[in-house]
Amino acid sequence: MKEMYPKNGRVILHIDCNAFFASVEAAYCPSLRDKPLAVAGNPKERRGIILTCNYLAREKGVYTTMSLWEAKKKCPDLVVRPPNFDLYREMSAKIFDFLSNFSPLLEPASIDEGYMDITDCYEMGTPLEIANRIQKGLLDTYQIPVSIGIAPNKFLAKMASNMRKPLGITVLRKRDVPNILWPLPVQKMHGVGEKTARKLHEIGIYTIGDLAKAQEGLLKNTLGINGVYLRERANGVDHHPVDPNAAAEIKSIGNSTTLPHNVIDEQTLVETLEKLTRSVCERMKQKSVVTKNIQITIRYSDFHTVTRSKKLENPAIHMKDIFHHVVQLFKKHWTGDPVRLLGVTALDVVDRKHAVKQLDLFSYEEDAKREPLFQAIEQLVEKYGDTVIQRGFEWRKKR
DNA sequence: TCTGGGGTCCTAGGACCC
DNA sequence: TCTGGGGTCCTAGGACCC
Repeated sequence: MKEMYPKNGRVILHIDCNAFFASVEAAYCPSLRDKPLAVAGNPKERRGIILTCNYLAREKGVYTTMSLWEAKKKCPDLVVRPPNFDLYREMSAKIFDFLSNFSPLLEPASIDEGYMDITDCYEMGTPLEIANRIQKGLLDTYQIPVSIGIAPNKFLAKMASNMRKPLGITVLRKRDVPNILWPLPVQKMHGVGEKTARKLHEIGIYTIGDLAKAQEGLLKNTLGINGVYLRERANGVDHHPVDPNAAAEIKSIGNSTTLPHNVIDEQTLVETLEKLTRSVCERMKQKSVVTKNIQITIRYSDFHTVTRSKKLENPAIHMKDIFHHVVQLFKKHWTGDPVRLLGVTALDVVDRKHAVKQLDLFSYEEDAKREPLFQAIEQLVEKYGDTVIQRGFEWRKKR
């Protein structure tokens, strides 16, 4: 159906949960609500940094990434909870479920934030009314406070949600950009981190306004193509659509762990890799994906970190196949020096069905005829493992 | 008394092929 | 006594984000 009138722009919301992990803890344990609260790992296992903290703790000077002992010094009555990621993922799913009632154009950006395109939701009210309803609904139903940005694109919506926390709603129009964004230091911009900020400072760019007005060639020389994109955004321009499928297409699944002590014993390291691999495989099964590229991460005691990866001939999902590659990579590349952290990541993951189709064995059959074959293959793969089955098909193909 | 764990995207160099 | 150029794949690392 054709639009009745021309669209003069989009309406994008960015919804950002405030102090998410701490909010979830307090939602399940109301007595925590009026206490300074932080979520942090166990310092004895060298995981003692603040993952997040509520606003009472922030008032005392506690912030994310601060070490726990430092946080306790600033705020002696700080209540500390260990992280419970399963609980956070569960709450996150409920929140996105709730949000999907407002618009199908919903893109989760991380566990605690997402974008929503409500351009065509005018029947539900003005953008401000919709934002208010979302904010109140999430607070009443799940005790999760959120900040919301309302803007004509994703970048401005993200900048807007950041302006009032907690429980803020901020409208940022394109015409507000010179007054509101341009005076801000350039590192406040989403996409400009420490390194980029330093490079920008070197060419005399200190504010978002400086960036917006900078010469394109200069930015290209300093930051490559990314510099050009950043300048566009500094001018309030961002054409990226809200893509509901973006998060559904996972690219990698990994687990890593900092060891309680630096380890030099090979057997201990291999056992750790086995645990990590098992966890990655379980998550792959849950998501029904296979991997075509295995990566390990080794962080040495001096914090020097290396990654080593290997493309696979055949997509893999089974523990024994993947672990084999993990151990090979580790034995080939470990220097023998004490290790602080190990990681295992499945890169280039694709849907299992898709991977089976890639074998391209039945390219002359119709889809409907192929389906039972795919199912049969799935069952065989389940029983015997990917490599064996695929070798079998290659052999058959040759005949 | 140091510095977590989960991701995405981009770049650059070497191998290899034509 | 000279030694191309383009394209693709693989690998490693850097930057950024929450």
